[in-house]
Amino acid sequence: MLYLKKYLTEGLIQMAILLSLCGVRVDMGLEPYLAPPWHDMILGPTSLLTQTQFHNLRNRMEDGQALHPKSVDLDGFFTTRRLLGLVRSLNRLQVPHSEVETWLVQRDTDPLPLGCTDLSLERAAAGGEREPVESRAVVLHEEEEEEEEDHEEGTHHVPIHHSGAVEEEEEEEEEKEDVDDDDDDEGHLRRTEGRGIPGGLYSHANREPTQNEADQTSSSIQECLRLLEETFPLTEEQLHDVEGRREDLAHQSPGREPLLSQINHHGNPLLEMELDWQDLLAIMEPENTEVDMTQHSRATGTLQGVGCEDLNQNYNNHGRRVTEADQEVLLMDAPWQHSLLRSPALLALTPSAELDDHSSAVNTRGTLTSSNVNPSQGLPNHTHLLAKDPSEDFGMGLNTEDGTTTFNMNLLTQGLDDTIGGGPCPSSESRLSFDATFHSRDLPLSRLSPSSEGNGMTEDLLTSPSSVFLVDEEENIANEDGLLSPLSDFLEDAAILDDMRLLDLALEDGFSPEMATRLEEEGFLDSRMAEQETVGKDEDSNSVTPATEDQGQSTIHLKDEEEEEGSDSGLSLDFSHSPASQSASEASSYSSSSSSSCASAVESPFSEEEDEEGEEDSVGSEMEMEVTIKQEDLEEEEMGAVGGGYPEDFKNPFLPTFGDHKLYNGFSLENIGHDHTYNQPLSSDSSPSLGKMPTKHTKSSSRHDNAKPYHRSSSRRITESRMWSRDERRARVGKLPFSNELIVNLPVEEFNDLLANYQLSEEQLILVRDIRRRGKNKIAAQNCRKRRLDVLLELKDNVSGLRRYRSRLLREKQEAMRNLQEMKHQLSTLYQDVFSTLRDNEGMPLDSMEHLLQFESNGSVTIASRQQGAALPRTKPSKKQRDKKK
DNA sequence: CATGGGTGTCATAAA
DNA sequence: ATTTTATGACACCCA
Repeated sequence: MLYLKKYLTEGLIQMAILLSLCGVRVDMGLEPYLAPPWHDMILGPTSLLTQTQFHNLRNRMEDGQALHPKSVDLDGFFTTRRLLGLVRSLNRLQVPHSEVETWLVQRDTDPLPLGCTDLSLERAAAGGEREPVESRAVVLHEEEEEEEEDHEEGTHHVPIHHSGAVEEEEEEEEEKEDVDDDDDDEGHLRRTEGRGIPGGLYSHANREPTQNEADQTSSSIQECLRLLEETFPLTEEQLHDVEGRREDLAHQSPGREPLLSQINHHGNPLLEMELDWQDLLAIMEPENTEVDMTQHSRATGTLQGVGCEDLNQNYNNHGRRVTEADQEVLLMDAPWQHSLLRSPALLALTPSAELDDHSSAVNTRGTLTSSNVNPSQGLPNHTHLLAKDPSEDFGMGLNTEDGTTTFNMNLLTQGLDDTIGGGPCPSSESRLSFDATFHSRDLPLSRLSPSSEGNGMTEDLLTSPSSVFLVDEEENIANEDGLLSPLSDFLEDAAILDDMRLLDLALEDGFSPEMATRLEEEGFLDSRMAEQETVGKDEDSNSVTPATEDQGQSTIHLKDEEEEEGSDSGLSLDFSHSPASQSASEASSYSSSSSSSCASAVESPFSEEEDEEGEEDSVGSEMEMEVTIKQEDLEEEEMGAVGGGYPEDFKNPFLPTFGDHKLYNGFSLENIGHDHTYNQPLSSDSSPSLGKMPTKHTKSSSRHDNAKPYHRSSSRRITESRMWSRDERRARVGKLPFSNELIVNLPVEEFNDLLANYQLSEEQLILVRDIRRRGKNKIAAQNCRKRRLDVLLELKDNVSGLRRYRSRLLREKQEAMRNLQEMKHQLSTLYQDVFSTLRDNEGMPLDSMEHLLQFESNGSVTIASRQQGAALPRTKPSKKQRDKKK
């Protein structure tokens, strides 16, 4: 309940902030909490806040409850979101991208866990939001000024389809991921439910959401048109022109999926898609690279570093998944990929149904001769590409740790060149092109990978990429981004990043061989293995993401921290079993801030660039703050690890005396396992026990284990200096036969056994229990403080992100107002022109100020008096019509 | 000496 | 009923 209160309070605060920020979405940071089934399952709570909650969630989830407990508290946020919709409606028709994302995720998630989603997902998410809006919005614009162009539409469309295809493919390939995906799907569903999104979306899987969105957009557009017409009645010609265009568009893509039909109103979808894609690449990639660069630069220790790490880790995981053979396959596929570059959108974006056609089209182009081209293979290959791209990148990054940045950069740049310039580089082309394609996806991939991981994260990821993408587009392309990239993107990104981090951390912290062995012995291996896999995937994906050296370093630090801290957070009940889970949980809590920062970082580069308001500085500062904090933690932990050997006295006494060495050994082992880095000194002692230990550990033990490592690592300094020294002193005074660590960290049962094995006086028992209580409370306090700090940082990030979003909205609003004014001006001009040709019954010119043109349903036009509103006998309807037609 | 941050501990509530 | 966890509050230490 406490957390709920906390969350609620925080949520209220955010709400207030959001409201103050012109009704931006509130759910941003909270969403991750809402329904992250999969995420929670594996990683643990996104935010540092709730281990307990997390457990609760798990329990409830296990119980089959779809909704996250917090969702109830978050109702207010949903309301806020609706308000957001209103804000969005100001400039553009809005399609709740959350729905789109959900839809996409569902399609994607089933098949694709991590990397597969790629840009397609990203763009799908972004495009999903935009497409419907823009497609119709375009009509409006055409009607009005034809200002906006369809780049985005095509791109978005493509991604959506692509995502679907990819998903299907991946489903075949990866079963495990499917499970995760399923979880993700559930999470999305839950989320959507929580958000109050019509259940039809997920219930009907793919298309309904888009249709709903399209409907919404269309309705909103129609409303806008109506308003415009009311204010400035349109001529029949204009109306016809608009409708005719719509119809034409609808007819042009007859065979397409409904979604496409809705989305794509423009001629050849493929061509458009390509064009759009390229345009997007042209627009996006440079910025992406910049973003990456910025991220990398910042990555040094900052939150970004953390987030990047997560991403990188995700990529790494993918890479791990993808075997070298797969990489080879990728290389083989390179030409095909290259073709992708030429028609990037096709492969990635084309819907599964159309994929074959597209692949054939690609083949026809002749760029591809390889067997990969086969339609049947096309999909799988594509999936490979998706899955493998990251792996490759990852592999590259891994192989050349230092070169990761450059490598990625090169890839990006080359990819851009290839995609844009179309100039292929024969040998390296495949990779480059692939990289380029991948790179174009990089942002999305990073996000996607998490998305694949599951739960709300996917949405966040999707949104985040979209947001980033949108941001770029926005800058480059005036309004197109529009409101679509909402605050939620930022927040979601943060949340996603957090999740990512958690996964990454878990993975990294993860599993040393010792850990694995232990787990196996203990029987936790299965769950952990699954986690590892997921984590590994995450890592791969992360690795795939362009990780600069700085990032790598930061990641390392983070890992260390995570390990150390992971032990702390490892306290988290359920997941504590597996070190990874622990690390993950901790990472989640710990990383939540960092992740948020990362998210902000990811966002920040774009958004910051977009948003001038100097928010960047603030963000950067925040990032740095986080980084520093993390570094400090690491240092502390390391310090503790190095210096913090527990007094051997305690251990030694215990070993001989204690009947079950298991406990001691296991304990030590566990500690070691968790804190690989800093515990080593201890590990040496405990190491021998490794083999012995495992049989007995239960969850509780694991918990304790988790707790211990952290406790040691973080607390060691402190411990030596104070706490332990204090309790140790007490223990010594009380002549306790075993170490404080055992007292504190042993599971209850083992602890009781330990006490039973020794004949302790009443005072000693009290002392032991006090020591245990204090030790646990100390750890709890540490975790609590960390959590609090993370939450604070996250909130800061959210604030900065919301500010950026607000500034963007204001800019968009201004632009929309300008456009509206321009339209009004044009309309008034048109009116003047029309009335200049009109004459009343007496042959006198009509005053446009006094009369209105009324468009009848039958197509006729009448002149009405503005004042009376009564339709005057139209003197020259035919003429008017002619004029209009002209 | 005052101040802020970090830490441990206690008390309490909740799970 | 017991144990564990989370958290606010307090005190202490240190820079």
